[in-house]
Amino acid sequence: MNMNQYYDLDNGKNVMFMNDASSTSGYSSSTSPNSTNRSFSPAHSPKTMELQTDFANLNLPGGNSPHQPPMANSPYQNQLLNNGGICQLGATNLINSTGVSFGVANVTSFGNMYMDHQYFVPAPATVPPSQNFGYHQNGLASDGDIKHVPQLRIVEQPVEKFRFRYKSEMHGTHGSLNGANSKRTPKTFPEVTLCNYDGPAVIRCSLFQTNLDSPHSHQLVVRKDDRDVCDPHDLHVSKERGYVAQFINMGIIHTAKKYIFEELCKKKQDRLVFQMNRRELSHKQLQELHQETEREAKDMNLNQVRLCFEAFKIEDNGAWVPLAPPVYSNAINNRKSAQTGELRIVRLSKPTGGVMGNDELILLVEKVSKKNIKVRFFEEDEDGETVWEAYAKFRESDVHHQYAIVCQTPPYKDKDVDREVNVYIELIRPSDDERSFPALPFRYKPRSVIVSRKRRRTGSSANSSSSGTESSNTWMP
Amino acid sequence: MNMNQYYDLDNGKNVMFMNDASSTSGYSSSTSPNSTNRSFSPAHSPKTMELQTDFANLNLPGGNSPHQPPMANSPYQNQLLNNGGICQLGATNLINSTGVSFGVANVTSFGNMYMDHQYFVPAPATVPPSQNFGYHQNGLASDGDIKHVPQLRIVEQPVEKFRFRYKSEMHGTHGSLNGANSKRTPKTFPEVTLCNYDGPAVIRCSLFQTNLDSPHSHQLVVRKDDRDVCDPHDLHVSKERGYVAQFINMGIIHTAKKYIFEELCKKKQDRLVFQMNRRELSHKQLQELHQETEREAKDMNLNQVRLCFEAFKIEDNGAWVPLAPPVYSNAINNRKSAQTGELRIVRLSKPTGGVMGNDELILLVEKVSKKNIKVRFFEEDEDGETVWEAYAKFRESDVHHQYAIVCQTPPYKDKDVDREVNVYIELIRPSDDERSFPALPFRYKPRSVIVSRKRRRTGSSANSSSSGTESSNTWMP
DNA sequence: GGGGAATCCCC
DNA sequence: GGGGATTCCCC
Repeated sequence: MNMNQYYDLDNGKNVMFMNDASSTSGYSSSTSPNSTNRSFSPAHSPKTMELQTDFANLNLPGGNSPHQPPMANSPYQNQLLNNGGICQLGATNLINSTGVSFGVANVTSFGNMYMDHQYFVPAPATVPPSQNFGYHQNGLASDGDIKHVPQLRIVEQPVEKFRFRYKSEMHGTHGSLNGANSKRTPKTFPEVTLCNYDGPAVIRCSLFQTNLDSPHSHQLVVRKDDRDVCDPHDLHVSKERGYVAQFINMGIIHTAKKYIFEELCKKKQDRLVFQMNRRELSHKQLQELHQETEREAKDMNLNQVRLCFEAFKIEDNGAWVPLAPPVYSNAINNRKSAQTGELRIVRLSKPTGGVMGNDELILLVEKVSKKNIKVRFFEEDEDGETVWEAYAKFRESDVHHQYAIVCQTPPYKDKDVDREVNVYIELIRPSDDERSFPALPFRYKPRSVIVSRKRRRTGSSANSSSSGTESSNTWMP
Repeated sequence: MNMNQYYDLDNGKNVMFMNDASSTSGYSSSTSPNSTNRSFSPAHSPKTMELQTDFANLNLPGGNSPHQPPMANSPYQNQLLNNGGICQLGATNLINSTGVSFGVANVTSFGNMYMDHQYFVPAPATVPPSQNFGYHQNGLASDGDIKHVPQLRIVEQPVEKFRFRYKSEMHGTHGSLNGANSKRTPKTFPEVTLCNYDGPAVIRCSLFQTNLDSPHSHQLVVRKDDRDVCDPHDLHVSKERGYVAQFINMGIIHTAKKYIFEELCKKKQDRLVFQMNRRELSHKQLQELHQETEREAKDMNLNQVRLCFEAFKIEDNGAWVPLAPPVYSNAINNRKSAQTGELRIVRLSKPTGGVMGNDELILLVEKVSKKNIKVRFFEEDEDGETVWEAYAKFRESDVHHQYAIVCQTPPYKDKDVDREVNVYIELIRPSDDERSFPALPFRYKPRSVIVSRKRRRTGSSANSSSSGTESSNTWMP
């Protein structure tokens, strides 16, 4: 029996509570003694045991948390409701909403407009309620009949790439999940707005798989009071507070393989219990859940997640009722993985090669997978149109420990050019068609026989001092 | 209470025994219920628990093993005595010993002689006892007085580099610890001979630290009957069997960091108990042992070990009495570590550079540590004498993820040479002065101004078609 | 924020 | 036998 506390952001003070439940998984925050999660608990290494204590301390017993549905086994009873607190900007009034419809083409550009102009307005202003939140549905032609249906819109997507951290890495600070348009200043964060609704509501953010409408085993955490609180994260919105929910200071914890099934099962079960608003699942339901979890866990993409946003109203009896269909963010890719990380050419062994190609070229690159990488040469005209492309030649064994590629340059399309040709080199990862950026410049040099012929004809010297190199001499057709 | 069995190589059959002791560490083979080791046991992850079961099954209860001293807590009561078994060549009769002293200068050459001529002799021959084992002491001048003292000699050193494997890697087969002179055929193995003794004896091999005469926390294992048996390993030798002990099929298990202290403590304690031939250690002794272990564990080199060979005779009362001072093998280095692994240049971005130096050169290399690596250029004369050396210039940040080095070539000593100069490039690891092998050839090219001067003077064309390159032209002093 | 060491997995 | 993925640690 331990005394624990949590910081109640609604009331702005610490709340003490008793806790005698043992945590079962590294991330579990369920404390119900009859939790069905218990049966999945694996043994833990000493280090893991230590760490999970951190999470266990976050547990809140049912009944202590305000505004929660009365479910003893609710997965969310232990979760902090954040509204206007220090760590998370719970509800920023949408000053930008002047009552006129923006009629913007898509969420992203709306997000940009919003941020560009109004993002740092400090305090909630008092906007006439009647003017607020008359949003159109994305300017689609068919939106007439759903014009006044409550709807969630993403106004700021999360960044596309982010390093997922293991639990063991969650000591220090490592930077949080910013918005796609975040800069040093202003920083942005994933952000949604609830449209066409004017009562109090809760906006929830949780981590989902990208291939299924199902939770992801990884954890979306928020650092709060020296603790990492797991998803889902709820923010209160209302007429007074505004209907924008900005999710600040989140991180993504990479669930270790041995816990994937367990964590996924727990999350799926929690959602099911919540949706059905009942205490326990039937044996049959549990069995199906297990089977489904097994299938999903087997080929879940561990290096890609997305955010799921949901909106609920809380009935007088405490029940949470969905207000709008969930919306999903763009994919967030694990920056650390060779399968999803940033592609980058750090250096070329030389900036030029002959038009005949087959020059050996070494590229120093950031981590790549030898089975999933190509080296593309391409030429653009003045308008940026691609007028030529070709791929360098190399085998898997020419990829040196993921960090260097030894390749042969492809021949240029025209072996008889009489001047240097400026082209570019980029990496391509076929699996997701990712490119390195920026493309690096490379110059094709004409054959020396062509250069001297031109010289004889025109009487001019080559316009490049370095034309007609040794190697060019050897590329006689 | 489980039934277990081990294969008794002395009797050539499986022996059943009861086992109700739980194993404490990943490698522990001690089963005594009052073992003091118990207090160090850490919790284990599920995976670890599984694996240690493998080891636990090897436990032999005291009293079941023949030829062992009567110590309930003996660390070696659970160890297989190997003589003439399938996996380990327990005792090869030393046919080569004709009774005359070889008087060889060192153990290694003796080892070579032995192997070259006699290694594959199939069956033990019956050599007149009186003629056997009259070895000299390494041919030292001062060896007269110890000529007939029993002595261990290493006749085949272990290989210098070997990949240490984690316990989790011990499924498949990964090649065993061969002798320094091992080839595809003939393979050799670490091997010692006991000289100046003609009774039955046991030769023991165990893993030691290189900086101290103390055991290493890593495990020297022998695969036997689908199990990895930990060190020490004992082989029986005698007049009939010969006095050569060849340790076949050994591997080195890299103890995970969290078990270093525990494993080291156990090994040290086992040795102490064995040496003192008593059941338990006093409280004071245990305390000292702990402190000493703590000190040793703190800065033990985890990437370097050596073999310790010892010889014992077994008294009629079962006591083991040392016959000769222990001898230690050369260091065995972990091939997988950047600190001790093989240095190798896989490729150069170009084979030539100008005499003025400062040409950018990329080396693709096997794993190096950026804080512990140098690139040495050197020139040898016809006799192989080094006539010039210099180091390439680069910063730590020029080492690309341990696998490539971007450096500037050093200037050649003579900026006015009028012909190409052939030199070599090698990597050097300062910490252990290790070199890459073989050194790669590199050619310095004369400045073009020198070449044309020579041409004018001598009327001859440069003897290299590629002298006077573009870049050479730019190295004007 | 990132590089690399330690550990584990698999071709 | 070896490369690389996974997990962890630390500058």
